[in-house]
Order: sequence, then C-alpha cells, then structure tokens
Amino acid sequence: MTHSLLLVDDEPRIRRVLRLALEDEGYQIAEAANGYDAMAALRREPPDVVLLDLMLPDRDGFSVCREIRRASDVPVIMVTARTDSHDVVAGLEAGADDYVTKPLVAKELSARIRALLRRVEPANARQSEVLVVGDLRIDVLGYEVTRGDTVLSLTRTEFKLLAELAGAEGKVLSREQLLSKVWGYGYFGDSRIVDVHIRRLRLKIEHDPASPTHLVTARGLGYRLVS
Amino acid sequence: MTHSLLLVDDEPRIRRVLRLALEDEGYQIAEAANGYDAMAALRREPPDVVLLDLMLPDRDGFSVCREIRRASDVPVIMVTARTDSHDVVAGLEAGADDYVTKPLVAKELSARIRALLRRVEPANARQSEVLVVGDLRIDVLGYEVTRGDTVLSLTRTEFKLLAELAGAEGKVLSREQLLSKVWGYGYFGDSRIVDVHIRRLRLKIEHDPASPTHLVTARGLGYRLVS
DNA sequence: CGCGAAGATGACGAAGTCATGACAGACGTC
DNA sequence: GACGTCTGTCATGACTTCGTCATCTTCGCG
Repeated sequence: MTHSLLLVDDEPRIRRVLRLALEDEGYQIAEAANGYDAMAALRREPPDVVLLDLMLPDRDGFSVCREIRRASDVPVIMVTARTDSHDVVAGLEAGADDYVTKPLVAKELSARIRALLRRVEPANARQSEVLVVGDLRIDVLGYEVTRGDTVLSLTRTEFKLLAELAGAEGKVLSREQLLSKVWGYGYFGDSRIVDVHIRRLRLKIEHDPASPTHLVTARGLGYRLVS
Repeated sequence: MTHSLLLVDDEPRIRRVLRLALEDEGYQIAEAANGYDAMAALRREPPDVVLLDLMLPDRDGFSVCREIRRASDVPVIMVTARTDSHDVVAGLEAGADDYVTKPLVAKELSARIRALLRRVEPANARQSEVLVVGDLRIDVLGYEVTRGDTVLSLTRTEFKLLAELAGAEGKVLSREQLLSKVWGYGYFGDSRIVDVHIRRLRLKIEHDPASPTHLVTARGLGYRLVS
C-alpha cells in the first residue's frame, strides 16, 4: 500500500529535493509552503505523515504542530536545520513524533518514516475490522451496517458518525471530538450539526428513536454508543 | 504513572550516567550488559521502553533488536555512538522505533522516550479506566456510574465531583480543592455550591441520604468518600 | 443545657442543553 | 436539466441542570 506525505517547507528548492527523493521511495507527496496552507491541506486530504519544517514564513513550526495535535493524531516529523537540543525537546513536546535535522539523508528520513508508520499503522488497521455493537454489525471497509440480515442504508455522514462512536467502545465522545473526526477539524460551523445527524442515525438504528437505548446522550458532554 | 526502561549497554559507566539522568526524569530503570541478559530481562519483566546499544560484547545490537521484535512490540530506541546514516537505516529496519547517537543529551533522550510512549500508550490504555468504591463502579471515560447492574444517572457536575472524591481514595478534600478540580480555577462563587452538589450526589448514591455512609462529612474540613 | 458555627435541606429562577421538524441549497445521477 | 438524496442551518419547545438563598438541623464545646 502506498502512503501519502504532506511536505511543509517554505523553500521550494528543499521541497523539490525531498519530493524527488521520497517519490522514489514510493510515497505520494503533497506540499504546503506555510502553516496556513498546511492546515488547509491537512483538512482537505489527511496524509499518513506530516514532514514539518520549523521555520515557516507565517508562523512557528512548533505552534503549527500543536495546532495539528489539537485536532488530529497524524504522525508528525520535524525536519529542520536547527540542531539545538532545546529545539529537539521543544519540537517533541509540541507533539512531534520525531525530529531530524538538515542536511538529511533521504534514506534515513525514509527509514524513520517507515519506522513511524510501522508503529502507527496497527492502530489504523483496527478500523478495518468489522465492529460489533449490540446487534449491529458495522463493516468499516464495506461501508455497510447490518442488523440480523437486514442491511441498514446509512448515508456517508451517518456511517462515519456511527463508526467513530463504535470505535470508541462505550466512551463518551464530545461534539468537538465527533466534529473533528467525522467532519474534519477544519469545520467551523455549529456543533449542533452533530445533534441532527445523531437524530437521523437514531431513526435508522434505534428500535424506538424517541427513547434511545444504544445511541445515548451524555448530557453536557456528548454521545456514546453502548450495547 | 511511572514507566520502566531497560538499559542495554556493556559499558557500566554509560549505564550509570544514563540511569542517573533517567531516574531524575522519573523512570524506573533495569539494566543489562549484553544481548543475552537483555533477552532474559525482557522476558522476566517487560519494560515500557528498551534503550539498546549497538555494540554489545556477545552479539550485534541489530540482531538483538530483530529478536526482540520477533517476540514483542515493546518500543526500542537505539542508543549508540555510530552516527553513520547506514547504521541508522539498519537500526530502524531491524525494528527500532528511534535511533539516537552518543554523546547524547539526557533531556533530549527523555523527550524522545516520552514522544514514543505517547504514541504507544493509547493502545495499551484501551483497557478499563474504572474506579471502584464500595459497590460503585465509576467508568471515567464512559461517564457512567453503576451499582450492581443499575445505572445511576448523574449530571456532569455530580459525576466530576464523585470522580474526584473516588480518585482521592478516602482522603478528605476541602471545598476549595473540590472547587478548583471540579469547577476549575476560574470559579469565584460561593463555596457552598459544593454542599449542594454533595447533597444531590448523596440522594443518588447513598442508601439513606439522611445518614450518609459513603460520602462522609469531615466537619470543618471538607468531604471524603469511603467504602 | 445553651450557644454559635457549620452543614443539610428544600425551593426557585435563570441558563443551559437537547430533540424535533422544516427548509433550502449542494450534490450526484440519470 | 430534472429529480431525488444528502447536508447544514434554524426556530421552537420541553426538559435538565445549576447556582443562590433562606431556613432548619446537627455538631462541638463550654
């Protein structure tokens, strides 16, 4: 399987070098020249790994990293010219997974990306299973939910919402968490949108949508899915 | 929570330096001087992270790493003097999660350990986050309190209050402590609000709310939760 | 016993929180 | 381009929860 990287660096020359080297290794590359574009690209098309330069024209790489972390678990590797140990610590504390310094060897960077993906992948692979909650079978890859042998036809949003809740195994997820997971963290609309889709979901999966037994409201907190 | 590290290096002096530095950071340290001992220690008492030197008296660090990987998913950080990029790649390909070179800065190593644990931990933490006090089961993530198989429906504030008291294991918590933990530091209202919520909580969790047996008043001090 | 201080209790209004149905625009399909 | 579906927004109303207050009870102590 081919992985996608998001390359964040303001130097077109560096981007080109890295792009060529990493494409050679079989990665798909997206680029961003500043922090703002990076966040936009991240929302539009979440990559498997982010390579983040520390010095960006519009803002600090640390703060970009923290902003990424606030909404997402995507692996981040800091790629920078600053070799100072304090910067390494600051970068890792900001939520980065690794910190490598330029000038860098493409093979090494690639090996570090692989090591990181090896560690992260299993967590994502868990999502490719079939989740079972109560009498619902949720086939994440097949985008299909069945009860007994009737197939429930959910829309894309409803399905993602259900899958996220099912993946959390009874944990309460806040509207904000659901927004960022289902809608992407670039979404700035009303968080009440979650309520509406919860309702639509209830109409399809609850026996009595008026008094839900599976898709339960945690007042003041969010929602959770229980058996 | 405190984490345990396994330090594998043949140089007693280096082990001592690392041990001191890492104990300072709050880690529990076990040591091994060669590959054989390392595997034995690993089986006997699996650590949270392995720090592995490349040059060991009995065998190559790469092969030790591969053997570790065959048996376990424990995070491995290669700590070595060999800075050559080929070694880095070889180390990571052998299954290591990170590769740092001596001489190293303790703070940086510690930050890398933390970054790695941050990535690995969630998978292990999937297990229960459940407090038990007497006959009450408090599911912290699910925001649910059960007695036997009846679910007690607590409000958000009641739940937080109960969770704080339960987390303190029978210790008395003052109104001020509870205010800051449950209501947040920004709250400047009357501390009597605690009384009121304690009462509401008692109505829900005590068998006889008029003479509480679990949620006990410590007159002049605060409240505590006992089994 | 009698006192004062601390806590318990019940009531209330205000604010917060959700469920629900309707609607219009976006989107995709044919 | 017409149709139906999906999506996000909104207004409404019911219901919860919260913080405050006034009053009553209990406790500890002289």
